[in-house]
Amino acid sequence: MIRLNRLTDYAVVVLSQMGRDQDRVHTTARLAEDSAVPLPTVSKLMKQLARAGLVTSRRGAAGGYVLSRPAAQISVAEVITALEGPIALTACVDGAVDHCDVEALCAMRGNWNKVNRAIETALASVTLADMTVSPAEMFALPGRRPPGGKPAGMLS
Amino acid sequence: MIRLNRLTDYAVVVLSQMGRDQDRVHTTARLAEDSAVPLPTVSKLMKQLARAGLVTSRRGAAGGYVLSRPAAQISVAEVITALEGPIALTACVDGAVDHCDVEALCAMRGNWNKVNRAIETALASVTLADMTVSPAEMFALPGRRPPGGKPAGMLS
DNA sequence: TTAAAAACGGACGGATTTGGTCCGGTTTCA
DNA sequence: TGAAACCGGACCAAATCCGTCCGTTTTTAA
Repeated sequence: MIRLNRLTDYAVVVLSQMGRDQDRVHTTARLAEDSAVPLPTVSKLMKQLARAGLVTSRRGAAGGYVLSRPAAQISVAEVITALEGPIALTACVDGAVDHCDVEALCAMRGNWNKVNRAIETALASVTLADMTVSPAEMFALPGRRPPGGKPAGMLS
Repeated sequence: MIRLNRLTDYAVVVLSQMGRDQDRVHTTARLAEDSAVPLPTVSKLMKQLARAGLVTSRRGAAGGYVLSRPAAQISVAEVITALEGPIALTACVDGAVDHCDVEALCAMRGNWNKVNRAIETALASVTLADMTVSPAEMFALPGRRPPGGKPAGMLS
């Protein structure tokens, strides 16, 4: 099972939620409540997404976050990249984020890159709008999560 | 960065290595030495791959492992599946391995499945033979890893 | 002008996962 | 019969994850 960060999972959920009300300013408090993701976590999430330019922050009272672009123009690939760095199936972990300093020893890498590009293409073709579902479908009990339920999303 | 298990990384390296000598019986000791992956780890790896049927074990003296099929007929997708379970970009973590028991709340899942299938297709089209490189390309110093070097493979 | 609302940034720490080790057992060959 | 090799599972240290908790800054509205 190729794991996605849980944070990334949340991000897709929360962003999709924002996409249902494209132009409104959403506070983290509201987003947290609606998605059942803990507030400080949503906050941390949004900060990262803002830095990546996927959402725009508006500070001060009556502030919050707005999608920088329509949901239909934000791909899942972008969300993943924003939170986890470049999309790549890799186990390269020690330093060397974008460049392998023993690349000569690492001839397999070129082959992986081919695979990675294929995966990126697949992810780039799915937008947040594609992932959006109506609230009625999302939640059995509108406005109230089932007691003891886990945060919404793709979590089982 | 979508992480692959490091074990899976090793597996691709080791299996590719076996592919260069398709019919020989490879001992874990030899594979470990050639790949610079610690022996007990190679051992653990091979056990899992054997269970999945990708390699066949031969016990007893002069035993070892053999590829069950030619390298050109083993896809990277199969290796991943053998070690990490079904290929899926997912954060579903709590129990519920193959079936989400709150699937009704989890409407997004269907959309993810579409993505997952695309990724699986990409991975299924790359075989171990595609990943194989000649030993000369793999190692600058044949038979000897650079001192302090990390295990070979795609590790940086 | 002041108070409240909201984002910002970063440090911290507990729980989980990972991956590496070890060891006694079993099978096969010479 | 002994050595070589796989088998299987318990175990533990290290790394990672993710959620929390500060104090700070910015903006709006009373």
